[in-house]
Amino acid sequence: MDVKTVCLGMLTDGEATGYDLKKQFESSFGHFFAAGYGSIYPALSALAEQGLVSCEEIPQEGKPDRKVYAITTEGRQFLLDALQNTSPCHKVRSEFLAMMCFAHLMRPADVEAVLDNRLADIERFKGMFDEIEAGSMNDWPPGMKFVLGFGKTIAGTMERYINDNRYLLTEQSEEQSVAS
Amino acid sequence: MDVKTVCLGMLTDGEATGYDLKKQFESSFGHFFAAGYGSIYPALSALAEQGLVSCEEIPQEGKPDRKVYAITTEGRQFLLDALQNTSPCHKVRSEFLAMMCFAHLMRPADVEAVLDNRLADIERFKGMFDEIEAGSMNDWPPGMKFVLGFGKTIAGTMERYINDNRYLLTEQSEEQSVAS
DNA sequence: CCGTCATATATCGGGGCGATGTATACTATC
DNA sequence: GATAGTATACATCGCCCCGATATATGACGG
Repeated sequence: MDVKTVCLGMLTDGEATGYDLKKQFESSFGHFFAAGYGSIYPALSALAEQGLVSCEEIPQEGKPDRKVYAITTEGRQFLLDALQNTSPCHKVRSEFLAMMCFAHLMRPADVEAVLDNRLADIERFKGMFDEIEAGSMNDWPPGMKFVLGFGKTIAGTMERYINDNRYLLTEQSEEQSVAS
Repeated sequence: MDVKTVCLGMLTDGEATGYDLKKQFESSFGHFFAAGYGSIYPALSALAEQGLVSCEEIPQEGKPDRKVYAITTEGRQFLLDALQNTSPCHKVRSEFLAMMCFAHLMRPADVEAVLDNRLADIERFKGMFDEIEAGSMNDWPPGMKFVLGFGKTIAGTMERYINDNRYLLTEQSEEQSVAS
């Protein structure tokens, strides 16, 4: 389940350009599987080289050729094989949590700012989820609904946890400074 | 807040070898910020080159020298500066969720297996959290308690969400196969 | 006696991320 | 009407990181 495989999966919904896929990563996959041009374009090139996708180059005036990719029969088989790995990982890389481990070394005002920024980020995600739900969700595969609900639930929990427990990082800092 | 900075932060608790830091990554930081030898050793070398840590080489018979690292005054200042970035990121990279987006292309039995494996992983994390809590938590900085609580809360929410919503991926698949 | 774990180091290749660059055309804003 | 921004569309480069692997030895258990 690397970027290549996810691109392949996205192409089961129909042909697309690298630019199209980037938009899909941003709008619906971004919150749990990000990918930029630096990952997508090389991935599509490699998939084409392996014969897992076909590439139709449509010339454009003044602009670079539009490269429309479509999944091939071999690509479909490759994807089905990849989907048989029953131990996909789920990793978190949080500079936020790492930083909070060292909150006692930070200025209280900075700790507050970090927490507020995180809450703002979560709010942005919730807005994104609502936008997705406002669209046509009926023709979605069931997995998409599961994943969207997952994101919404975790976002809500994170928000609540931060609000309910930020006193651990802030009030306690003040107590320490009072005690010293 | 890259691996280098986190190592620097860990060294504020006292001197340590790369091996020691790896153990700390595994036991307490692993669930939100993983790092292997391939990240830690180069990070420590770079920190030493920059003068942010000192390195005492203790010869050992038959074994490679034990390199004990300690944070320097410049290192402490560098860390404090790094901790003033009030927009640390929090990223998820989930092959699990990516895979579930394509659940409709998977064999129902494989979907079940993936969900069960994820639940088992979460259970392992919860065991880890309990082990940490069983240790001496009193001398911990408040941030550690916040981060541990965060991990426990999210793990619980994930577990509940998967159990409550797996029917979206499984029953519905059966309905589809009945309908076809 | 053998396997495996713990201690302790280090490197290598592949992968991915963010930033940047190149072009053009349309659309706001002032 | 000029200027700035946004959208389309491609591509690459360097840095960082992750997993796997290699090396060496002593201890402990089956």
